[in-house]
Amino acid sequence: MQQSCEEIKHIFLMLKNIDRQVTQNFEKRTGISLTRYEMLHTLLTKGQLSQIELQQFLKIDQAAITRHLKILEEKSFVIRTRNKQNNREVIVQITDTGKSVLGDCDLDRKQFFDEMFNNFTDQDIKHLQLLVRKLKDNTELKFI
Amino acid sequence: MQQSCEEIKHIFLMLKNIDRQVTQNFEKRTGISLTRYEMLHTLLTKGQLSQIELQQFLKIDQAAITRHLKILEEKSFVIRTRNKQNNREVIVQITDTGKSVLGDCDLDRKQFFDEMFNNFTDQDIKHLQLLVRKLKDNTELKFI
DNA sequence: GTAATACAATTGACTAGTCAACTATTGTTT
DNA sequence: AAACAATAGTTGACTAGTCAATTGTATTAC
Repeated sequence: MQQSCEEIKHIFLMLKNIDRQVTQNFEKRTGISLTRYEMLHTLLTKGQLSQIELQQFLKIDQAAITRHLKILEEKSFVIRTRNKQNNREVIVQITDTGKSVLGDCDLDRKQFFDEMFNNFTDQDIKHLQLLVRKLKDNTELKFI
Repeated sequence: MQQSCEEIKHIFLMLKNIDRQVTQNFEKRTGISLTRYEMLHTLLTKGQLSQIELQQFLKIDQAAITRHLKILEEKSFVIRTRNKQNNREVIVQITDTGKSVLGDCDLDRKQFFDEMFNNFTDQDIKHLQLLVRKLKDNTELKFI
């Protein structure tokens, strides 16, 4: 590892821009924010969850979770109820409306990501996945 | 390109988290935000620039540029003066204080990025750089 | 069984970005 | 020369995240 520090910084600056672009355009295309999409998707595949559990999957701040859920609840995409066994917890469930919204944006979502990676080979994607995962593991270990 | 869309989405979600972590911890470590560091660094290497030119290098919104410069100016890291040849433009210059701040955080910056990539081979980094650049080019072409 | 502690969620104040509306200056048309 | 358009910067209102303080509930210790 003797790569120049400048180049590494440059990689991060590019990542920053990519993240912004993707986040912004995912919502424009599908009509739902990437984070809220992921919340619904998580609730669909994992079933009902407490907010803490959602937070652990999404890895964003609790406060952000609360606020996103408020929006999703207003649109009737999720239902929130206190856990009778433990009144501290809020149990979050996706509604049928929520499920159909997920289904609706499915095509757009696929197209979006396909276009984004249309000039990538399967090898490229595998590689990228591997490297990004490694980087993610580093950040998680470093910053605790 | 027949990778599952889920995996691609997952790559982006990881990128999101990495970006947040890096941004946050860069500032904790060096005492200056990554974006403002990059502004100073750009001014150091390219010389004095108008805000539009800075915006083109940094690729963030004009409004964000204005606000970051306000902070850097308050700390006397930059000086801003109207261009006499074209009074619409503001010419931004790094000060000696600014330069010394850049120098001061250099070691921290190097350590930070080195730690982040300590288990990456030179090959890995080259690869990552290549793939990220490709992705960046895609976003820039797609979203205009 | 009460006091202290821990936990889940919420709220407020903050940062960094976006877009859109505005101001001031410059350049162009006629 | 006056009107209009384009450009550079600023400001306000918004989004999505952060952290810290608060509230309410459950658990533990004595």
